Amino acid sequence: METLSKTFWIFDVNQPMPATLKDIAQKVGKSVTTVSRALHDYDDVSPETKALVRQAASELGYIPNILAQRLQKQRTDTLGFILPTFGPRFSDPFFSEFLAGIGNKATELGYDILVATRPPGEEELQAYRDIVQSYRVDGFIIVRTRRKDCRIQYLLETGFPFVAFGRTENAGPYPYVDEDGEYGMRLVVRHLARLGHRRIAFIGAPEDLMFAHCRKAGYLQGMEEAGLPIEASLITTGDLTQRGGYEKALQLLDTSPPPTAIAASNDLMALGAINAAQSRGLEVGRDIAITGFDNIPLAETSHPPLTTVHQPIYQIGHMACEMLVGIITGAQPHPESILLKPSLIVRQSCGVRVAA
Amino acid sequence: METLSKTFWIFDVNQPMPATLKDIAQKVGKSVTTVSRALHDYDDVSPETKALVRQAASELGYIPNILAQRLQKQRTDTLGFILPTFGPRFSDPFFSEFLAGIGNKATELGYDILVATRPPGEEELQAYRDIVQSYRVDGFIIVRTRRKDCRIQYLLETGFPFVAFGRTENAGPYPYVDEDGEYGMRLVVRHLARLGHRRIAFIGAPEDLMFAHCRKAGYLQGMEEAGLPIEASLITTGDLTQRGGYEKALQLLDTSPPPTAIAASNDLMALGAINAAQSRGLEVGRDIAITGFDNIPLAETSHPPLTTVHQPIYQIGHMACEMLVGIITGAQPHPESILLKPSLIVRQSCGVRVAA
DNA sequence: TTGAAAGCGCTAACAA
DNA sequence: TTGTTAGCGCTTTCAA
Repeated sequence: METLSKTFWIFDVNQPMPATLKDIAQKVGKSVTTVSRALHDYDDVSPETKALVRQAASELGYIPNILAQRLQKQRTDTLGFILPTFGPRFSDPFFSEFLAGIGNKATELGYDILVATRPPGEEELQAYRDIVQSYRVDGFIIVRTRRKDCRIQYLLETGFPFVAFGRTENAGPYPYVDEDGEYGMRLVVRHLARLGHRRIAFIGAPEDLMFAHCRKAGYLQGMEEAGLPIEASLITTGDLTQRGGYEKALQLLDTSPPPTAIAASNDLMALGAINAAQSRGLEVGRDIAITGFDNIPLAETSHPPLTTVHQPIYQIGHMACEMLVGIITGAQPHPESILLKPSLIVRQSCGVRVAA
Repeated sequence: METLSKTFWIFDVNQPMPATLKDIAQKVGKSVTTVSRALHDYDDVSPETKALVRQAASELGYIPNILAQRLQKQRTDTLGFILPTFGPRFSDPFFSEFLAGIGNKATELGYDILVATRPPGEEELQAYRDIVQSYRVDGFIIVRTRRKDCRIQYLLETGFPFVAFGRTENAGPYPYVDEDGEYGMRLVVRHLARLGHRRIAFIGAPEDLMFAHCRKAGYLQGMEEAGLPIEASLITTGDLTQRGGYEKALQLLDTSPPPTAIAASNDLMALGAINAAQSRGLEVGRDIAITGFDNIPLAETSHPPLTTVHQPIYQIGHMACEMLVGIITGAQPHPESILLKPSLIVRQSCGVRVAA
């Protein structure tokens, strides 16, 4: 611990008030109203007055007081984003990119992003309620939708604007952006089947998560399409972390006969599975095929590089943000929901054709 | 693309106004002032009135209008956090955890977090200026400090409250939380040297980043302490990504004789270096030692698990947030800056004693 | 083309 | 113990 003298830095918590409309009005000898309209470039202000006002405004370094504007307009120009987290030691490569996506678009459109983190559940829902009721944001972006999603239900009931990244099962239609995970996983299985794999294992995720459910459905469908039998012992559920993937993969490798391929529900688990296989002395891509889902940056540089399904997180954030702002402003009150078709990224971890 | 009928969901963008103080006042036949004071539990309101008011408030489902409170108080109850990002495809495992740290503490203290992302540079600084001048936050949390940090300089000049995660070189004292990276990297080098390594390579990071500078200084010091020669060919600079670590490690492995150990400036690069070594057929922990820095969750489950230096990101976020709120509220206008002593986490990637 | 006045919802100094 | 008045800074009728 280092100690600094207590008198070095001084924060003027009560800083000198900046110029207000009133100040400008005084300076140019006009009314506050006129100044306001001049600054907003209303038609009914004479060019001379406008010039005068603008001049004075810039001289005084005028910046509108957002707080006052917001009160007047009863808008916050802020979008809410509550991150579902599980415990403090959480780290999700997905979120930073998504946040950048919504954040950059929001900035472009003149919105701020209010971020909070909550463990899924009652506490989380309460946060939504609090924020809605105290008028702190104009709308929400929802992520990690659940099959029964109380957040969506609540917002729908309340009539509060939101856009979700992901679909759900228990609610009426609502605006969302999503990627077709079922389709994506079918692509994976089809690819593996074509390479000659017959014992394709699956590491899923908790199925209350909508995307996990979809991906699993895709696995089952893919197996059926390929005419492969579905074996309960080859289907497991992980917790989306690398560690979880590692553990589940070890389990799978212990079945006999072991699978020749493992399709994981996300990249992190796939990375864990790769480690597990390697720790058993297997060469991934030759002795066993392993695939992921998401195409996180790590997937590209893993050893071997991971075959996976691409999910354009950043762009999805962009779209969701744009849709939400459209709803809020009324410019696009009923945007069409978007379902993206994913594409397979083939790298080395799935190997090539397997000996028959 | 999926199309939904345009008439399903209805967002009441203009929702019915909720109860205000005025409504309560009317209902109980008191003045707005009295109601306000009753709700704030002032001493000078009779118990009967208080009870009456509270009753009415809950019946009406009263929720104070934050916007009005903020205007009146000229406080936003919001903390700003601008994440320096480099390009859209960015993913920082550090960031989500840090955000959870500040976010949870902020919630506890009744603050919101305003998040934005900007590429370091002029645009970023402008974002700070805008936010400060339009009174959108009460203070900032700064991360990824630079040796010459214009953000800190600006905020210091302006007298605007902030707390930084990290030190800097070009400014007077200011409140920060930091980890002693120099010390941490010395621990790493010392450990490697004790294991018998003499050719210890270093993958640094751009040295305008303060933490990168410190860690490199630690490397140099550590080498000196161990009586090892410093060779320019063994010192490289990566970009903090896994890919960067991968590429730099390949370079290092091409020197002759190659290093027997690689100390990376962060875990992501170390992970990349591990992959690089593996792609050359080396067994990490036996044929070569590789170490990281940060102890991100991935470090624990990599293959082999990564020897690294622990950095308690979540707690640092907590502390920074707490300090900042102390400054803003004036409860703790001059908190002591905190410099944490890191500890080495020895796992398998550094191996054990090397043959002499 | 301009200004006076009202109001967004809340808090606080002052008076009664 | 309570109410009156003023004001935070801005936008927006409405009238001149």
